Parts: sequence; C-alpha cells; structure tokens
Amino acid sequence: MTTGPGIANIGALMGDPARANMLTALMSGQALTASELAHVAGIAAPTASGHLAQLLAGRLLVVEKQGRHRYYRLAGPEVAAAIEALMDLSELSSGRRLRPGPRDPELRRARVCYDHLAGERGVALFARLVQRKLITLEDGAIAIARPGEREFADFGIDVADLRTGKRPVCRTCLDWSERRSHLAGTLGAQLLNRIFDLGWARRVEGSRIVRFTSRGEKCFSDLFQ
Amino acid sequence: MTTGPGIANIGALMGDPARANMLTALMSGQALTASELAHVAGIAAPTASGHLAQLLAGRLLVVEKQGRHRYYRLAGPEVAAAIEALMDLSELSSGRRLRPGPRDPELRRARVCYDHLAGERGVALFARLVQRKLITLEDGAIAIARPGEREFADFGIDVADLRTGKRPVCRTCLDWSERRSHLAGTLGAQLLNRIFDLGWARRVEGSRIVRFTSRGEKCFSDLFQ
DNA sequence: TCGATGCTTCGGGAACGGCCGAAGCATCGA
DNA sequence: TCGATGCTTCGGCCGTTCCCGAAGCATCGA
Repeated sequence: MTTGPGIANIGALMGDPARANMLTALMSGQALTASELAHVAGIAAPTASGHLAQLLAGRLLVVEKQGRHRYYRLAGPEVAAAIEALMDLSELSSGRRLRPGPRDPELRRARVCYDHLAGERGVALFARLVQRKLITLEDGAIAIARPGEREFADFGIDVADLRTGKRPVCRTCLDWSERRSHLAGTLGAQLLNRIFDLGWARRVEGSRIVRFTSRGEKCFSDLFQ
Repeated sequence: MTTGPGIANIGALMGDPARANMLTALMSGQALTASELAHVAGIAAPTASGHLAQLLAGRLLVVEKQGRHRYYRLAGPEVAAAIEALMDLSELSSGRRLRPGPRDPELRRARVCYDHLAGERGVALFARLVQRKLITLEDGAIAIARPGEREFADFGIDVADLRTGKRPVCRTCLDWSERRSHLAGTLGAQLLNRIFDLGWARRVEGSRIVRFTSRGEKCFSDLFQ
C-alpha cells in the first residue's frame, strides 16, 4: 500500500506551504488551536481543518480537546528534528541564514516563550518542580500540589489569585530547543515575573533572550531545591 | 519571493514518490546516471530528466558530466541527514522498522557497497591510501600513484589488469553512514576480493555485513600502514 | 432552551504538477 | 562522416489536491 518510500508521504505533508507554516508555528512547542493555525497559514478555517486532518493522519501532530477548542501540537521530538533538518537544508540552499534559532547559545540557555521561561533553565525548573512534587503530573493533567502552594507563596506568588482567570494555571509546553517540557500557564508566567521583579534576570532588548545576573543565577539554581 | 517557509520547497521536492525513490537510491553514496535513476523511480527518461532538473535547482543534488553520461549524487551530508530524519519519522509513524540502516553497529562497521568495502573500515582504508599517497586525489580526479602500483601488486592485485575494462579503476563513493568517501571502481572491488580470498573476512548471508575474523582484523589494520 | 462560537464535513471550481511520445543536442565509436 | 546511445526540451493530456462558501455538529454561557 505504501507507494514509494515512506519519505515521500512525510515530504508531501511538509511540502505544502500552508502545512509548512503550521508546522513551523508549532516548532515553538506551543500548542495552538485550529483557528490560530488557520490564521498563521493564511487560509480559511475549512481549508485548515483539512490540512490538520492530514497532519494528524500522518502522525505529525497530536490533538487535545479542551472545551470547544482543539489544541494541536507536534507529535514528538522526532517530528521537530525532521523539520529542523529541513530548515537547515533550506537555509543552506537558499544561501542565507533566516533563523537565529537555537544556534545562539544564550537563546538556548534561557528565553521567553510568550510570557514564561523556556530553554535549558525553563526545562530544568519544570523538572525540579515535578521531582519535588510541587506540581503533580498525572497522564496529561497537571496541577499544583498542596506543598507547592506554600512554596510558591514563599516565593511571592498567590496561587488562589492565579485561579481567578480563565486561563489555565498550569500547562506544559514542549521546549523548542530542549525537546522536553517546560511550564506555561499563569503559574509559569508569574514565576518569570517574580524572577524579573527580584532582579535575578532581565530581557535583552529586541530579542527573546533572558539574561541572568550572576547573583540571579545562583538564587535561581537554589530555588525550590 | 519565498512563498511560505523554505521547508515547504524542500518538503515538496522530497514529497514526490519518483523523486523520493531517486533520493533514497542515492543515499548509498553512489553516484548514479540519469537512466539508472529513471529506472529506480519507475518512470520514463523525459520525466526523470524533469525531476532531476528540479532536484538540481533545489540544490539537493549535484551533477558531474562524464562523457555522455551524467552522474548525479546527493549535494552533501546535510541532504543525507534530512532524508535520514524523514526516514526515521516515516518508520516511526508507520509503526514498523523498514531499514536495518546504520543503526546496526556491525553494518556501520563494515559492509558491502555494490562490490567494494564501505562503512568505518572502508572509509579508514581510503583515508590511509590517500595519506600514504598510494592513490592521488587531485580536484576530483583520482588515480593510482607509482608507489601504489607496487604495494597493490604485493597485495596480489595486478593494476595493469584492472585497466583493461571500461569501468574506471578508481572512483570515490560517498559513504552512507560515515559521510566520507571510500574507494569504489575496479580497484575497490579487487581489494575487497582479496580480503575475502585471504580469509580475512566473509559476507554474512542475506545481509550486506562484512564480518572480519580476529586475525583478519589485525592484518587489515596493518595493511598499507 | 437558545444564540454564539469553534470546528468539521460537503460540494464543486480551478490550478498546479506529473506523465509520456516525439523531436532535438551532445557525445562516442567506427 | 555516420549511426548509436544518453540525455534534455517541447507540447498536450490527465489526475491530484488545494481552496472556499454553505451547511452541520459540538460546546459554552445565559
């Protein structure tokens, strides 16, 4: 049933401009809704729906229903790796570098992903929180545990306050460069806010880089340890 | 001018079954003629010519004229890497492993590429020959040097004899797993033949693996040293 | 229960790209 | 010089698929 080698199917999936736009948008690790993806691809909702169905059938994406929204994200690190290989190749053959990308070591280390912390430090923080069981991770569902509430309060974050909004408190977000999860949601955003407020780090103008001070670096690595 | 991200162009190039077949055929590192590629893709010559022109324009292949033949090969290791990433992905999403591939350590170590030696040992042998200047390598042209003739004769290969046929005596061949050149042509074939004749190694049934005996291993590493 | 919102399925129109036969170049061998 | 071989260009056919508007489900908020 497979016509030609499997690479043709995958290549064809990635070879459509609309789908390629969707995939590159998802490279951030963010899960995006069908509407958002339709927007970034510059196509109407029905067309996007068709493309998403194809990407799903080809196992390049996975979907998660959440109310009337559907969140799509890359199926796994292998997908990201393949897209990255194609990006490398296209930059190379077009002769110029388009993507600052995870090449930049500082960007790789710590950067802003929307409003929360990503990169090595983001992933490390998330791993620490899970290991210390300050947040619980049960087959996809993720929440703040009892001891976590107290520790977050000590750090200056009122958990009860986070829960007032519509936005989920905790969400995992696949890290672009690290290919492991980091923390998003209002908790993720507030953690980064506190890091800025305490002067542990600041954003680099015109870039997504988060640059830690040497003191901030030390405090951060002790945090929730 | 670039419509959508560059990955779409590359993906589309790899996404056609005929082109995908050509590319996978070239993954061996062998340079193949337009006719041979038309054959492996199962299409007529004119169609193949069109596809090859596209792959050339997309810088996935490079071509070398040799008389009335045109030898096509992958443009570089990045291309091979991208194809490999797509292969990984397609195996994964189709649920089963199709390619023994360079995953198998024995295959990676030493294998037959058509009729000559490839893998780590093939690449090492070639490097040794070049370093000892037994074969000369001048901007693409490759030939047996004077001292080489004597050493090959000592090893039981009559160089004059090799030159009678039409097939080139020396040719480089990009190694699939190593991404560096190894030796093809009649000399490459005869070297492997002698290795078998001397009992240093033998082929594994139904596979491309070349398995060295422990004595053969030692002799081989001393060869041309 | 009812409208609003997010997403999907259905239908047909339009464009792109693959495919081959015939013919045209280039190279080799005699 | 002449035919044979390898490869490419040209022209026209045909299938795939990309695309959107309209309509159909599902979910949320009131």
